[in-house]
Amino acid sequence: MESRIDRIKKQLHSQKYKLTPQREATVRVLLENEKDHLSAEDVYLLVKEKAPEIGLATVYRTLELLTELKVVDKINFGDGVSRYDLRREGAEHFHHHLVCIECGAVDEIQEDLLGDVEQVVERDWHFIIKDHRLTFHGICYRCQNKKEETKD
Amino acid sequence: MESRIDRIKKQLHSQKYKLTPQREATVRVLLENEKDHLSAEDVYLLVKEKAPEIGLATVYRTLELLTELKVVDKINFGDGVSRYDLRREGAEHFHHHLVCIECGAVDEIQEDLLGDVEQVVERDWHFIIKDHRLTFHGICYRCQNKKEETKD
DNA sequence: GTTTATGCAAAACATTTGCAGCCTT
DNA sequence: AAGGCTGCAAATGTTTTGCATAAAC
Repeated sequence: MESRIDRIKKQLHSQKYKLTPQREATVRVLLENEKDHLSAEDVYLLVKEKAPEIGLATVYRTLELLTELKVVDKINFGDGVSRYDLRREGAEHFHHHLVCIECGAVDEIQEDLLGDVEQVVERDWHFIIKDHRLTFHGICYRCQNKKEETKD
Repeated sequence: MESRIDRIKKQLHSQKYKLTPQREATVRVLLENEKDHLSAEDVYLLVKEKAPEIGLATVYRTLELLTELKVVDKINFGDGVSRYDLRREGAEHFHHHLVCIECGAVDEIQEDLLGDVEQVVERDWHFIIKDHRLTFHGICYRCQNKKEETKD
């Protein structure tokens, strides 16, 4: 049975890139932390646990490569760092994010909420959409509950 | 009659901030380039034409202040710089952007496209939305026409 | 006069690049 | 031997900070 790593390996090979041990370690970290939104530094520190000799520049180069191959998406929530988010396999569109302004948590919405909106934009603005970024900033349900508790 | 600057001045005063000449020059540059998406450096160079003695740090501090007051929105299109975009007065929500991947042009959509989507998110994800960021990446109508011309 | 804001230079970060050495073929 | 890939260190580019001075209240 073919694993996710195998498929990424094939994707690399099809573009004449190799899945080196460093690249594999980096991809594994991303797979193991699929729910998180790691910065390059975060990835570096986690990869170092498996492959202590790796350099930060290699992690940057790998993340750039994976972005190019659309294995990951590079996102930016407005703090000074880029974050790297694994794309769902076969996902037509990049998923959306809910960023909590109280606690900083980032949740994901996998559903495609923009189907109708994109039709309107393509028709009314004559813009051919290739990708999108949608992030909501607000208060997550956990922080709403925290407030309920302290209210009385 | 009250001008836009006057209203921003009042907003500053209400939070115990002053509208210094440097801040005023910065705000004027933003007003005069409302359609653009200027980086801090861009703003700095334009402000220098009016107030040559201003320092880059002051521009950064002013832009930070205006972001805090929600006079401008700090946005990031994925190149390494933050851009500052004047909020429409009285606009309930931040407007949306169309970024062309061919020529880099950034167009704005003032219409609120997300009304329905936000209702769904608030209901189904129990998330209280305070703000949003929506950017489409694709090909603008100008670049589509350029291609038409070269086609034959 | 005390606070607030400024300009400058230095510092802090995130990211990129140059390059010599290392694998893999 | 040639190519791609790596690690390190240096360079780059953006944004922030410290501090002494200047302006505003």
